[in-house]
Amino acid sequence: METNNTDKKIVTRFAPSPTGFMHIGGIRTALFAYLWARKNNGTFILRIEDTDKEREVEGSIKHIENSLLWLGLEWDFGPETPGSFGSCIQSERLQTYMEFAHKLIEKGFAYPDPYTKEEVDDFRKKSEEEKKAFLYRDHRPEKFEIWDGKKPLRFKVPEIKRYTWTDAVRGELSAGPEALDDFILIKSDGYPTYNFAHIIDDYYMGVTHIFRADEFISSTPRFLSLYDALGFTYPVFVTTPPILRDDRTKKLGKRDGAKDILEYRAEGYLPETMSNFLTLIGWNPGTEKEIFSKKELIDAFTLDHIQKSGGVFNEEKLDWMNKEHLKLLPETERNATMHEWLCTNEKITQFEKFSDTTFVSKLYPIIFDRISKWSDINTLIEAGELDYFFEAPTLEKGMLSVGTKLIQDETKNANEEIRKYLKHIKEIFEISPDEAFDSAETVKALIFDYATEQGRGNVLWPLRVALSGREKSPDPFTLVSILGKVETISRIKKVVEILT
RNA sequence: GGCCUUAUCGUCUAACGGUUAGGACGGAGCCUUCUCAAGGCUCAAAUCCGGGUUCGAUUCCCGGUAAGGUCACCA
Repeated sequence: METNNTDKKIVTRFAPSPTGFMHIGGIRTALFAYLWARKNNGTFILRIEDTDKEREVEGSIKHIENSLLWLGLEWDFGPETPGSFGSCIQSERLQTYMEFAHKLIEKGFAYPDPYTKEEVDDFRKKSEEEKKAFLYRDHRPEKFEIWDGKKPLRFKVPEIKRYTWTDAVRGELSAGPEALDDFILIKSDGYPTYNFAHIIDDYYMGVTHIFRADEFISSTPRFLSLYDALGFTYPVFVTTPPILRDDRTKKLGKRDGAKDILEYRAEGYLPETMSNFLTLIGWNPGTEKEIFSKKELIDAFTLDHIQKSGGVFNEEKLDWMNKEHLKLLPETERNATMHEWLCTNEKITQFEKFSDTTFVSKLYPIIFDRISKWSDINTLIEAGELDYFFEAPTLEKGMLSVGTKLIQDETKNANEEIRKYLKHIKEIFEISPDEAFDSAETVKALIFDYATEQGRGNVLWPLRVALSGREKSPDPFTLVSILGKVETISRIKKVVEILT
């Protein structure tokens, strides 16, 4: 195998803790890390940071995996696929952390915390009262005890100084010495803290680019001091901008309405839409292209076009984008999915005519034009927008007038006129061959001249209402072509009788 | 409160010292049309404020302001 020293293989990771579902913020960070790895033919690792056993939520790992897989973010190493570096689950790597903990103790960079939790809390309280920032290192013991593994192990910051580092997105960042403190490496339960474990793992796993949200900027000096103590070289930091709540007052979090990414699947958004949309919050291609396949995203993705400032997740634009992706789907796939969704709807499946799949398939184009995500099909059905295809609308005398324009029931004259138009149309239909009802175009050819002659609105509106019973519906030609000759004539006949 | 970060139409964003500040979503209007949907066209809409630097600042610097983040034996 040939390796080029100047081109180190790009390794990125996504490292969630298994404390519940994935929301869009987390997924977006994962997405960027994934795109960068794939763009560079690198490696993408899914690492589970389960060092807080109290917060752990049963089944989260599976849920996280399903979320990533739905979006097509497949990983090279993960919970079920360890690498040469070992497991990707932190609770299975305790040995490694312990090893490094002892190395730090040997070097004099770690010591057991002699205080109880209560004592530390008191220190903290006191600092707060004095309106001073609390720093544990102000209370650092003079002499370090031998660590028995039962007390928390703290990091002794090697050098108190201002740290300056470079972020691939934010450029040069820095923080003063007050950002540095003797943080805990190993908790009293024997598990490492995030601060410690992630650095060891990133080193071990050869992670070259750390993608993470901006909340970690302020703790970066701590990480850097730990890298220094361990003699590790720094990886590239890539800070992703926050996704904000609609009102922009807060970063979007689980408690602020951030949805489980899989809810978007349940609502019938396409995974391509989600990855496209999420990537475009906080990143831009530098061109005016907006609709991207996953592959196109991989090709186009660059670090220098990642946005610094936070953005709001706009569901209206998401809907628009989903529609655009829906349009890119092959018709057969589109229709198959539509049929699946129809089949799970309790109302529409009740109609006897629903069993006629040939008939139902005629509705696909109509439905497709009216939805932006699959669950809109249910909305359509619940609003009664499809009922009249399956059964004749209940039109009775007195019910015929909606607003002022439906079928006038107010004056005898108007009724008479409408009856005349409908009767004429009915007669045309009756003498027309079955083939003439096959398409909207051929239906149009049958009656359009007559409608134009009499005033299109005068003729077509009553016809459409006679067939649909609705103020709003597809055009009458389409309706006729879907309902067919027999049903059409029957519905017209019924209205003609009412008008008599 | 300390520290850190950010700031272009309502929203996502482009413009990396010189543009009538561009695109998209949403909105309004028009066209198509019997209505709706879809489609096409048009319009309205922004550089947080104040100082510098410069021939020239959205862009660089400083100061405000506002917003976000962070100060755990959480990640």
